[in-house]
Amino acid sequence: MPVTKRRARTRQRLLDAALDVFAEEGFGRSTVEQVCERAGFTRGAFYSNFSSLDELFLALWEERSARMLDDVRAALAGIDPDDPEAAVRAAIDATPVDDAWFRITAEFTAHALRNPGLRRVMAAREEAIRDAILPVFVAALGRLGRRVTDERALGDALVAVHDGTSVQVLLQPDDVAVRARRQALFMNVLDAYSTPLESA
Amino acid sequence: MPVTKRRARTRQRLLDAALDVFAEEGFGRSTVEQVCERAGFTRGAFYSNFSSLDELFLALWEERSARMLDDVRAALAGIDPDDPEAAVRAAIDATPVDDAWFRITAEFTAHALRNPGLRRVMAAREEAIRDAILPVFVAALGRLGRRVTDERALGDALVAVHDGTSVQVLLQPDDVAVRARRQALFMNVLDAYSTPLESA
DNA sequence: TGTACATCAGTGAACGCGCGTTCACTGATGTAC
DNA sequence: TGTACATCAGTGAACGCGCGTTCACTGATGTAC
Repeated sequence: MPVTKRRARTRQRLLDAALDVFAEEGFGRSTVEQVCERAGFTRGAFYSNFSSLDELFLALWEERSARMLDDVRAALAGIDPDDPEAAVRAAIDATPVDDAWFRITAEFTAHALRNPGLRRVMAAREEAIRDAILPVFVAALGRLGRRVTDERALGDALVAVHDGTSVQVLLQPDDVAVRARRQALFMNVLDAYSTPLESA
Repeated sequence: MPVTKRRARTRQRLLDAALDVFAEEGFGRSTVEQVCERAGFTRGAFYSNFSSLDELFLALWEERSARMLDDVRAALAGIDPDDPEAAVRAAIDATPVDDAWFRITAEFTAHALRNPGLRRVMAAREEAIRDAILPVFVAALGRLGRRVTDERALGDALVAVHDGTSVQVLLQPDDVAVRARRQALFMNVLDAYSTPLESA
């Protein structure tokens, strides 16, 4: 989409700088000036590439959430199918709890809830994440001799548990018990949304 | 704490105005000027009561989250103990999913994750919420003939599920299936963290 | 209850800065021959 | 491969506004007698 190589590099540097600035200052408190300074450009360069901070924020969120989705897919693809219990554990760990990204997502969520267009974008992305995660867990449970009763419900539940427990982990980053309870909750949910297969 | 009646009223009007402005614009994008205009004061009045928007934000969050906690306590206290299943359902509904408040909390969370002092304040409040909710569920489950195995874990799980599913409900406000899955997830969690009592 | 006075609380004007936004420009990149 | 030219992309200065912050002030509130 960008016309020249140079343009693509500039755009990317602005996006990378924005991630840092937004994470540190918060999106609302960030200025065009701060992003440009961090990226090493003048403000004119910004307006040559984006029409507003809002537009950049959306571009940033789309880029990073797509990348995160790819990371999860890759991590899940590399999981050993012969050890289903370890597989489930690895799958749960595949979505890392990233401080900076969490802060940005929290603000983007608040922002999206004020704007119908953004809300649809965000809902679609959540759906994509769910669809990427689900097959892995369904397969792993299958190898454990369990069948998922309601895939949609399990998908929503896993995403909700992930989001909800992330805050707890980040609020008490040094408390290993919090992380352990998070793991246990995931396991409980997987159990609740599946039943043992009839054996022949 | 405020010296005069007048002062208390002014303070309160500023807090109420801030809730509206923050919900509409986002905390980061809000200005002292906007809050004062909404409250019907000049900016001088603001600086006579708060030293910064950050200070007001903390005061606002503490006030509203304490009030919400009281509401939940009151709602839970009014629940009919003779119908445990309905009681659980009512308890789940007692924490309403409030659009404006959710947005503000999301931003406050992001903000708190950048500031150790705020982080401790927020962690303490989360703990208070958990401690308020827990006994109700423990009692209701008891009347259903079930014993909670790990109260702390159940408390964290309920809060996480509430937080995580709130986003889903708000992103798809008209989808009744989302709400239904939320209810079901709560039920599943209550089930997973309790066991039937030995009958005599 | 009424009056006089002291203190308190909000007013509104003033100052200045930071930043958004624009635009004529120059230097970089790409293309045609 | 080299050169000439056209277009593209980022520069940097300029403008102006909105807002944070301060402060001398006045009107409101509370208190003492």
